[in-house]
Amino acid sequence: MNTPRLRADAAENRARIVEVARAVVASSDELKLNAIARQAGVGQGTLYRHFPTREDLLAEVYRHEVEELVEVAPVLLAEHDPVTALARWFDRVADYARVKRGVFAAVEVGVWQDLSAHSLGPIGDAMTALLEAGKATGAIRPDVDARDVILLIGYLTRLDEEEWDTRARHLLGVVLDGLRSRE
Amino acid sequence: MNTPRLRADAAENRARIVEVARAVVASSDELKLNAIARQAGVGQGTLYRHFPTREDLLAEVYRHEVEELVEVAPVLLAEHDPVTALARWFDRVADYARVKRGVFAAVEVGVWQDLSAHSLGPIGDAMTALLEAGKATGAIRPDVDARDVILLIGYLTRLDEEEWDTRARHLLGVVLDGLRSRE
DNA sequence: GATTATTGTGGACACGTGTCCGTTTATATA
DNA sequence: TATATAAACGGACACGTGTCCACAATAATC
Repeated sequence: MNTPRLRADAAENRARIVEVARAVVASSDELKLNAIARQAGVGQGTLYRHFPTREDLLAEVYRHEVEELVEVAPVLLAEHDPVTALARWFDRVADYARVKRGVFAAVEVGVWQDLSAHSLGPIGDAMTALLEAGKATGAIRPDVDARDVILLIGYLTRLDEEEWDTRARHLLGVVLDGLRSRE
Repeated sequence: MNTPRLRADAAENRARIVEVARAVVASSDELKLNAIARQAGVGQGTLYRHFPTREDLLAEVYRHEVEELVEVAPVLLAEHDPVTALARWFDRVADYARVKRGVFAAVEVGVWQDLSAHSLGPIGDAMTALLEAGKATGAIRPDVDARDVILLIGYLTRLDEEEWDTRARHLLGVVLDGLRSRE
């Protein structure tokens, strides 16, 4: 399924790149592409063919985290009303984003990829599910979509450590209010 | 007042850098710092001493535009109710941001500078005035400030040309709703 | 196993950013 | 005008990004 013919050595290299990247990110949250290539014992070109942009690599590195976010969405919807579920989900995103800034980039690329295709990818679908549930009950305004939400909460990436505490959660609340229907 | 001793040649160089930068930005909206230095006939070091970051240079390049935004705020407040005034002001910002992406960076640096000092700078004051007016009538929630607004509308810089039309204005509306008091 | 088309490789290269520091130049003083 | 000193200069340098392409390895075919 996800092997549309991949040469053996290519797969090895790819795996090694991801492995090294994960290790580097885990210990420093930094990601210097050329350093990854060197440590993985491959050339720059090889790295860039496997992962054309830094975001593509981050998406792979943080795939587990993103999958967790995808999976928790329906759980939250089952337990709470749609707006609360969305709020809780925002909290999860913020938790990840705070510790590992790269997670948000991974989420971002997940929603942005396939702009041409109609698919949003799993993460986009998860966000869409949350929004649609809210629209169905009339709690969320009908004219917003997953991309809108990504754009609005993107400020999380530009917040530094010290402003995080005072602004991150607070502004998620403001955004949430903006997403609600005005009765 | 703004000349705490500045050597003659330094002033000349500074002026020439800004002049060149303005010309370059006007014709392409791009700003390659080393190219500016070369065209202005100064070394890289000189450019970086006058403008430590690219944003500082942008702030100077777009000073007129930013001043216009500062001045229009009280006018809008005189003509409209606070929320409408804020909405109109957002429109102005969006107009600038669309044509010249750098304007928003200039606004951003204007509000962010002097984080240590309590002053927000003129642009921050203008935004604050709009927000305070709204808080006074109860239309705007009391727990938001100028920095919050900058963070929220920062998505404008990450929007490309084709998504602009469908999302920029629309999301400004969403943000505005988030800023309103929930009655 | 040899041949061949194709896929993948890797490192040199061009570019932009930002820093550092030895040298130059303006200005105050005499 | 000569001198001292502090301010300003400028370009070399180190670094990270991303591209390009001659070459090498693989896997399919005979």
